[in-house]
Amino acid sequence: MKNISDIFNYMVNHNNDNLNYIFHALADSTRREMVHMMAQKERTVSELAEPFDMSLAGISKHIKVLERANLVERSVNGRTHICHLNTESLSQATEWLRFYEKFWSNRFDLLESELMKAKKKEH
Amino acid sequence: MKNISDIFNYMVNHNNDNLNYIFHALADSTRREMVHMMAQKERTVSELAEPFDMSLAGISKHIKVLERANLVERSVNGRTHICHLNTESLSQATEWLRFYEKFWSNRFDLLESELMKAKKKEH
DNA sequence: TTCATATTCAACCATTTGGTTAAATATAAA
DNA sequence: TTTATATTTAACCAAATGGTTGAATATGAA
Repeated sequence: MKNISDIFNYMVNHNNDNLNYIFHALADSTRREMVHMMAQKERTVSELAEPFDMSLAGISKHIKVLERANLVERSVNGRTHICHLNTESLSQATEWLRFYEKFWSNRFDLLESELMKAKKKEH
Repeated sequence: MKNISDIFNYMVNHNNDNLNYIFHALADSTRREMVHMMAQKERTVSELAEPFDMSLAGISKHIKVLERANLVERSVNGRTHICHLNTESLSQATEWLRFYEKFWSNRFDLLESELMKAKKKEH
């Protein structure tokens, strides 16, 4: 890490990896369901496992994927681990999506106003 | 497809698959960059390929992933294919994220107001 | 018709993913 | 100490992913 441009590159790449992890984590119904559960209240690993027909080892892996994406944080309390959402990562993904949504709808607005102009000229 | 509950299941699963595809499509930097390019204007396949050090066959596959997610539509014009964004799918993902963001921040509001109440009682 | 351009398809390959089972770890309860 | 509970780790496996190359397809230009 030598100069400002290295730092910039680090930031961009870091952000990119983050988005890769976040979107990847959310691309799975089981994990989205887990997010849904944690949105209501924090959950232990076994609570998270309960609705699914899956081994605890499998569940453990899913949680790890959510953690890698920074979507979930864990506090160890004795032998039980308590998982809770970290919405900062959710916002990061929303920001990305919202940006392109807006970008695109602006294009439509532009198109519409161009059509209006064209229509006016006709008369 | 026999009754209303079948239809409902179809809708939920369809929606679920959709989200799987959308989030999966966005979990890749190359594809996100392509979305970025198409947000500015529609692009041919070779235009989309230009910034990347990747075979056209590879690019073609990436576009297919975006199409499966309904993020991109293609109109064939002679021998060139023109790709443009379909923001409906982007919105679908944003909606999902926004919902859980909101859900969570509401929890914080609730917590805050409970703390307020508690504080009031102290006096 | 022949040649060039734009794109996809098919076959292949290494890596990642999403799951399993069996064993290990750490803590709590008897 | 022994036993039960909560969870992870390791090793494994089939399927999916992200890429390649080489051949096929379809259209446009000469």
